[in-house]
Amino acid sequence: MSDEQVAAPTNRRRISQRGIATRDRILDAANRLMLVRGVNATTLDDIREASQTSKSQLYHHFADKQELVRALVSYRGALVLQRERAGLERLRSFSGLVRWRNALVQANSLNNGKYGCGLGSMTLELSDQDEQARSALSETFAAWERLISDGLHRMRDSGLLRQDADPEKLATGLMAALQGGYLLANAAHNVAPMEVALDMALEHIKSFLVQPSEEPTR
Amino acid sequence: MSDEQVAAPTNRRRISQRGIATRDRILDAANRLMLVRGVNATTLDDIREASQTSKSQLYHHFADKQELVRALVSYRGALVLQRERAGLERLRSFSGLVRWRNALVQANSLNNGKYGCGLGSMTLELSDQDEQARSALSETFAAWERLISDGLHRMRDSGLLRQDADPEKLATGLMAALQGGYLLANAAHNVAPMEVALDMALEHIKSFLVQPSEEPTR
DNA sequence: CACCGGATGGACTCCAAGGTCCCGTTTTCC
DNA sequence: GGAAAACGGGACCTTGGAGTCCATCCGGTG
Repeated sequence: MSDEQVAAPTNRRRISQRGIATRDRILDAANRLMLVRGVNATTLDDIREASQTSKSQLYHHFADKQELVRALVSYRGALVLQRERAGLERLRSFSGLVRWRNALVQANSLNNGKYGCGLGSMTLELSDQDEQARSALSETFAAWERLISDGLHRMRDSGLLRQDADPEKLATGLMAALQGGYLLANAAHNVAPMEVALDMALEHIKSFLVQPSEEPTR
Repeated sequence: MSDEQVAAPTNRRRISQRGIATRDRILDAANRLMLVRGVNATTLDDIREASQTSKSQLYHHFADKQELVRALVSYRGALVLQRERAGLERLRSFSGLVRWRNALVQANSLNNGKYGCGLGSMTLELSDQDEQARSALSETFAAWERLISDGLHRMRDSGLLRQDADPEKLATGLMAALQGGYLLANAAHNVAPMEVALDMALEHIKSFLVQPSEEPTR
């Protein structure tokens, strides 16, 4: 969860550069394939072929498929948080949120809403099947929401947001709108619902902005 | 999609009462099992056992697993729409929306947010794997949103909602909040995020209510 | 009441996919 | 530079689960 490296190897024995590269190729292939086909519908042979490795490599680096999936959960979590950190850690204004929204929408519109969020798509498939994966995903969502709520806290501290705004709840609402938007966009193969959902959440946050016309006494 | 009966049999030959009962038992078992384990992780043997039928029954009523899944999509769609129609077709006030929200939250809190929405959980698993299932799910979501937007239209026509409220967009936003809320609640095994998400959407709708203090000239 | 087609049970086949193993190659460390 | 261990290829094993088949049962109809 909290590793700096994107792909954290199970460090129980020495590992060479080549080994790390192979492990990353496997994870990368699993990442791509499982995003479009789903976890259960992707076979190890698919991954072996796409990653240009062999069966023994898979089992050299991962005990079994479940462990590979768990590693993928960390891998994706790290990727998403890294990307989101870049977009959110300097968030200080409402227009920053709008830019963030636009980037997500644009990325998802490239494939007409298909595939959805890498984390959300795993969640429904894994959460009732692998408790460990579920809790890791849950923590990743929490960390993601924290990136948002931290930004909102900064906005509140600087007087942009009213004092009665609750950054945590706003962040949860925004995340739910994002994930629900991904899901509806995926079902419709069209980004429009995702835009509507995000705009609703942003509008809601906007309603907590201190109006320039208000508080003129300060 | 638009059948009145919950379980619409493939009417290519005559079918007895007993046959219908068996088909329903199969669909009902598939419904329950696939909700908790997911579609791909549920085997036909699981369904056979849970429905107290035999292999020949499954293949007597459904050509293969894919067709069973597609039938399940219709089955669930009909169930959800039937349930939602009961709760939404007389929607005329904001407090009606709150009651609707409370019913959903309470139902989901019974299992601590697990399993999520029957439609949403299938969507991410099937939409990139079975185009026919995807479009059926998409239509079901659209019909569900229409139940909401129809209610909002009634509220707008009766002067409760401002004229600049867009019932379709509000309904989409509410649905996204609901689905995203289900997803986060499922990940967290806790209904709280779902409540926050729904409250955000309701708050947003509330902001379009005609204020009693406003429009006093009418 | 005899017949026929749908309904049913359950053994069986077959294959895809997870997992094992062996042996050769490369890297690392002393 | 040599031993030990990581890395790698791919044939092979095993099993779970989808799908088939056939004998039997039942129930409606002439």
